[in-house]
Amino acid sequence: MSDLVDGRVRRGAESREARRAQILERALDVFAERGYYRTSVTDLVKAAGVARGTFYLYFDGKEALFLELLEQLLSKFRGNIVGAETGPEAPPLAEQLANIVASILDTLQENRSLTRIIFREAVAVDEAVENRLRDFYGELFSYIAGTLRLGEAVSFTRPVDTDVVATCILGSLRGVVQRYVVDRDEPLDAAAMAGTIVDFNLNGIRM
Amino acid sequence: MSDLVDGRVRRGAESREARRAQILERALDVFAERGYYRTSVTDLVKAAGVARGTFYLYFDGKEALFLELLEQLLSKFRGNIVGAETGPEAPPLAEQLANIVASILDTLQENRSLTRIIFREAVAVDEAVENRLRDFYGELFSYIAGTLRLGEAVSFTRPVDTDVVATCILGSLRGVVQRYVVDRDEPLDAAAMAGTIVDFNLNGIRM
Amino acid sequence: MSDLVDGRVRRGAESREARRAQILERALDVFAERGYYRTSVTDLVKAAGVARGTFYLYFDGKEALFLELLEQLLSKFRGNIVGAETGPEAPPLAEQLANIVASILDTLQENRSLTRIIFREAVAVDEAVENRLRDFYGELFSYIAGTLRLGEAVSFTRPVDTDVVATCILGSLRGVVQRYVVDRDEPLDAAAMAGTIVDFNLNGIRM
Amino acid sequence: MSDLVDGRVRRGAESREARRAQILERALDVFAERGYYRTSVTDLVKAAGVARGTFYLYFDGKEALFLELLEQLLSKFRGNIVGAETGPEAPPLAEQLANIVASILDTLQENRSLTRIIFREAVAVDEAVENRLRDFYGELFSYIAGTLRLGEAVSFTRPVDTDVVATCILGSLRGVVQRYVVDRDEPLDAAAMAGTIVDFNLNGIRM
DNA sequence: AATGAATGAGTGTTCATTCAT
DNA sequence: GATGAATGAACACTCATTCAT
Repeated sequence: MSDLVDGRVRRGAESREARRAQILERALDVFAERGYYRTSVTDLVKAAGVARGTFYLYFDGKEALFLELLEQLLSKFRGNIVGAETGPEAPPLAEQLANIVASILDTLQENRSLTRIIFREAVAVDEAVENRLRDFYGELFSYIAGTLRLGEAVSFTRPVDTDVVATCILGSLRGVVQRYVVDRDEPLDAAAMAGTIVDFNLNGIRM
Repeated sequence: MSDLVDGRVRRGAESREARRAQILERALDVFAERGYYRTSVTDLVKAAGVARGTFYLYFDGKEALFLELLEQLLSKFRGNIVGAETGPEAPPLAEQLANIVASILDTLQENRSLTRIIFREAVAVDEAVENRLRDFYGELFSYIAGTLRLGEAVSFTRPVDTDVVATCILGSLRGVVQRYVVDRDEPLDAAAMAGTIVDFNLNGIRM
Repeated sequence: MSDLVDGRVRRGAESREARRAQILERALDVFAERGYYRTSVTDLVKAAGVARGTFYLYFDGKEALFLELLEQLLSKFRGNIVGAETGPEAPPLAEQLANIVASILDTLQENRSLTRIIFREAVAVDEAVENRLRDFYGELFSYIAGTLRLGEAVSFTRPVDTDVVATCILGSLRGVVQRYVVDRDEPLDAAAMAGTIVDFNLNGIRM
Repeated sequence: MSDLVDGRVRRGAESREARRAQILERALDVFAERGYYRTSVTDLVKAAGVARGTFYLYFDGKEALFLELLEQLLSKFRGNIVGAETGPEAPPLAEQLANIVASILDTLQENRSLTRIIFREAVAVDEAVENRLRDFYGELFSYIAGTLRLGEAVSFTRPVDTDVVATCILGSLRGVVQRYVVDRDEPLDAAAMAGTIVDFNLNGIRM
């Protein structure tokens, strides 16, 4: 606290964007550790090492900052979701799918705090957050359901109740993230795990 | 003052447990509708029709009541989880599994408020709640993983990474509950849906 | 409150009103001394000797309490405004008017704090307060203007620009209140002053 | 960044006084529109087009600036207050008075913003402002009372309670300004209104 | 001289909990 | 046991002022 006066000098050199990023980054850890509701603006400004007023210079408030954190992870997520190639010389579909899933898992474990926040806290925050997440999972669901219908059309998958099965697939992914990214701290072998997940989803467990 | 005595007599006739149950039941709906953090003790006592002080006569506080509600659903859950029969004259395993899943889905949709609370709010409440839920899902996970190992032993299922696959199966169940019980209000055809879920988990989607 | 049968509730309601009145009364002095904007809720609760929360048990907030204080004085004011009698055996009009004015001056000096608040602070508080006061002065203006027209009809007063003259009369009253009630602390001889005021308004200063 | 240098050079050419005047002038409109307490320093610097720090280079703060604005109007006021001539060839006194009043009304409607500030906000600002205004009205009062005594000496006016009557006259003027300058936006016919006011104050309303 | 990011004491308000009745 | 008025620490947020650049 005694270096608060020094702070101005040191901080003067940083850009506005850097400061925003700094507050966001510290907030990320606090939210991940304490949860949205138990995190006060006081916690946030203490963690960021800025005055209360400074916080409001950069964000409209606690909720606005949280929403920004949410959007940040969602867009990182989205970057990983790419369609599989279907050309004649494309790699085997199972391999492609495993790569996509592995890449998603890697993104998430690289952003463990954000992932934790979204899996653990986001649902309960408020309607805005809840709607934003519901929309996101809706997109994901549509992507999976569409892929299922495509697979059926090209006779790669068998006919299934698309809605329920897409829900199961999405759920199995969420389950893996919950267990290996959110609930644990150890790094995961994304490639191996992705292989198992895709294999399970394609072939089930029947001998 | 004489009215007071009457009041006391009337209430004295009610059992302490009945009063507790009444407060719990009303709290259930309020939590399901407004969420844990947005529900105030005022909401709770209004819904229960008791005075603020009375509330604290029966519960240590908002969180303690919530924990009790949580335990209540978890034990209802547990009642549905029964092992499959493996005797020579037992019905086909797929059919048995479908029945178990259908029964779980039915219990959950009969307790939609409780289910919503647990799926939407519980994670964010506090560490006690979080640990309690983690333990519960841990039990569920162990049950599924154990069943998988058993299936493999009797050559019903093929050898898989038990941990990851159990996580996927649990995830697919949670996904279905989230989509069809928590996020929607319509009643679901538990039997049909259970069939699809079991079929998916056993056979995957590959043609 | 249908549970008035409960003695405690009834008594509680009585003390409730007393408590409200206590907070209002203390607030009156604080507002009169410090002004609306320089008075904080902290000042108010300290003066009333209650906890911050208690304040909000009785009032929606600082502004709501202020509006109530305002209404209180306005209705005391209104009680003093009575029409003059015009019957054949009625006392001389000048005497009647002097009595009305004297009575208004007495009411105001008996409620000096309230009067000070309204004359010194109310205009600047906010739009709600400003509108409320404007309406009140509007009523007063209409009363005076109507009386002027009546006086003209019965040939008691000479024809004048009713609007401007009513404005002057109202202004001369406000001026007197400002000088002798708001700006000073000494008690005033309401009867003598009222006589002078009415004489001035009726006859002007011309020899 | 190079524009900054230009800006500084350009501004360097402006005189310190011009800059002060510019800030004052813009502040005038903002205060008139939003009121003293609801006007923030942010509003002031935005309206003036200067940086926050610059504002404090020219004024000790919000209140100091407001006091200066107040002085500005008061001295404009004072310019209009001239004694009536009493020489043998002087125009009729009523005519002279009407001219003075008309001139005051014109000054005020030409400075509506300032007038509004003083009538609507100034009283509530703080003790310094309140005292300043009280002094001003005191001067005005003394001028009127002195004139009354003079009129009495030359047998133009009849003997009255100088204090109370001067208060009434001042009040009737304030009332007119409040109604026709502060509360309304339309231009007023100062000459006609001044005639009515003077006529009322000289002759009252009695037939 | 001019800037504007930073400050933190201050605001009005909420709410889980207590306790005298 | 039952009550609900009272509590006060905590909350999110504001804004006049400062000061390193």
